Amino acid sequence: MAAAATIPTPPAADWIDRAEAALRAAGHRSSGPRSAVLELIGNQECVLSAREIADELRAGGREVGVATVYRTLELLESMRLVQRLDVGGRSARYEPALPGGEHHHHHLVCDRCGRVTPFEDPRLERAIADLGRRLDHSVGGHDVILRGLCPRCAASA
Amino acid sequence: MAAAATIPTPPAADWIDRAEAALRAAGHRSSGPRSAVLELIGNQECVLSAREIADELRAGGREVGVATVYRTLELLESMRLVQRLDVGGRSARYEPALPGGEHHHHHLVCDRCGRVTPFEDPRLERAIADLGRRLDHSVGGHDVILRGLCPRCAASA
DNA sequence: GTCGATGCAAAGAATTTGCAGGACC
DNA sequence: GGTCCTGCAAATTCTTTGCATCGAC
Repeated sequence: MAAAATIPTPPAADWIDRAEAALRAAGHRSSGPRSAVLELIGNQECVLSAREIADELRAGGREVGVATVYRTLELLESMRLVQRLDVGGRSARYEPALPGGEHHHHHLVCDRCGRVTPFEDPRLERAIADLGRRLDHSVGGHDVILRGLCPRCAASA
Repeated sequence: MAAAATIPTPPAADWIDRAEAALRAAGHRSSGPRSAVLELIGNQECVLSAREIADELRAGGREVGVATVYRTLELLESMRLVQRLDVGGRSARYEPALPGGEHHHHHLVCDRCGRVTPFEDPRLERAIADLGRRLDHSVGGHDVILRGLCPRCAASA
């Protein structure tokens, strides 16, 4: 069943190409460090913090300054190419996003191990869309975070 | 109409009493600074950050060290007497919560002015409850954040 | 050649922690 | 009187910013 299923599928594999194209179209230049960040973000499945991105790049031999990581994330977020997510830790997390809302999803956060798992549910989306129409507040986007125990932690609890 | 309405009602006025009682029952002591924090949290309508709490207390002539504010919030959160909320700013916000889930609600965040407005919607709650049952992940709580423009900012945009 | 992008290091902001003294029970 | 609580200040962590340099177009 598709409804309410957790999503094993990684983000669109062409996110990287689309992001690079969007950046170029907006007049931004291409560069080694920026491409490295884009590739890392596009190829990973779960949300990453700026620190994790910098660490993974260094581990992969493509060290990029933290300032550049932050500036790249800020740029990508302003172009809605990444979605920022605050799940409660000390740092913000980012994940690839597509402007049209494709692959839109939400997150399950494990209170025990911190693992973040994406899921999607059409009914929830419908409820939120309807709700938005009834509120005296224009709604442009939304985040839903469910907290609990992931299967692994629930088993060992 | 009650559904999907923003909530003008302040949190239960007896939250303060309940919180003080819960703390005492758990073996914690009462003190001036702690009571000042409890009173401020219980009497305000919107979510507050640790910094805002410290500032308001100082303005009210009841200065409390920031460390104490943080320690009190940590304690209250661990006892589920306050709910922590990350709306995207640099700091976490807190609001009174009742263990039984009474006055449970969610938030609208204005992308322009940052104003946070609570709302509640039974249908959304139902969709989330059903969803929780279908997921391979135990769900203990949830946050929903809708982003957009508040009426005031929408009017002046 | 121009102007955007990068890296380093310093600045800032939020939160945590060590410690000595004071208050509650 | 013991133990919890508090405040201060130092330490940490996350993020932003100034500035000189480098590189893409």
